[in-house]
Amino acid sequence: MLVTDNTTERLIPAAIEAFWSTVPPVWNRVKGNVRAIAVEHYDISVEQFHILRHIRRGLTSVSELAEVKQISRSAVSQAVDILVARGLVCRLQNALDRRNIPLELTESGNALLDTIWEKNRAWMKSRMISLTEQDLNTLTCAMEILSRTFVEPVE
Amino acid sequence: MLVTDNTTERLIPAAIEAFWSTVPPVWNRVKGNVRAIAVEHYDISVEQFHILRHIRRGLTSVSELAEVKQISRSAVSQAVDILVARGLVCRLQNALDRRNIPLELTESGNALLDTIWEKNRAWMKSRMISLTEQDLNTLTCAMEILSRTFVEPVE
DNA sequence: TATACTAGTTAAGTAGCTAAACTATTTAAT
DNA sequence: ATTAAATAGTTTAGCTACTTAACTAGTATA
Repeated sequence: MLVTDNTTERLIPAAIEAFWSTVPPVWNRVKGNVRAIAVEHYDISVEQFHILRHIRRGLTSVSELAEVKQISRSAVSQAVDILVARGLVCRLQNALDRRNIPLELTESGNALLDTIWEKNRAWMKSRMISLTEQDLNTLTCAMEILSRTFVEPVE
Repeated sequence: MLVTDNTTERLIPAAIEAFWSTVPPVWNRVKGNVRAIAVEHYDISVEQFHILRHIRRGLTSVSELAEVKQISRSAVSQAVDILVARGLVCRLQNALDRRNIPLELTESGNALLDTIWEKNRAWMKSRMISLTEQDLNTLTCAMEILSRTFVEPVE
């Protein structure tokens, strides 16, 4: 016997349906805004922006970046090459495990990321300004549920 | 004076933060599952899967597909070429506006989409099975808020 | 009835992805 | 200790999907 009931059985398909009709277009819109800012004004791609973002968040190895982006290590390695060449990221050394090459944002990388962040947040905020307090709480709460359900490893 | 208050001012940045730390990795995971199913078993890319999905949802023109995916019309046109060549989609005619070329899934396109859908839903369901009734309602509700906020045009 | 606009395609070039083979280092097994 | 296996990252070659620009064809407008 499954650890569930008929109500849950009914609600899961509805939630999956809602997920699929919402997440891809919403994500495409937000990504479109970042692209407009990053590509047009700062000559950096959305993918490069994501790498910068994750490095600042503490994902400082090629493997971690590949894992979270669900792409190959070689793809990340190549993307990092470009960012290093542009002086936005630098490769460090890890004395405890010399196979590992920690990544770090340069001052200019940090500044660029700040600027893009700020503009994107202003855009998102302008769209969210009319949401109610309850809407915002629902959103924040739903994000926690999604992370817990799909990102964290199955125990 | 803005139509907002201090509480909302505080909640919006929190919701944006939650969005950015959640949506990209969650979407990469779900996309990774589709890729595993579609590419490995059916020799079709995630992008092609999306086009099939949208055509079935009723977005039957190149322009509509380009709009929702936020890519160029020529990119969609080329993707459709491949799907037509594989016998998954066919190009029709619109007598009322002969510039428009409505797209339609073939029987085989429908069947392929059904199969991928079913497998992805089973995977999503397996991850969502332990969510509470309230969690599921929060998710469904949040999806509606996101669509309303980011996809629908600003009035 | 010319003009401007819209829908879609084609072509050439680019970015970013993969798989496979590689170097270098660390961990585990015997 | 020594060998084998695993891990971290890179390089290379090739492919897919994207872009812009130029194009055809059809519709709306002045």
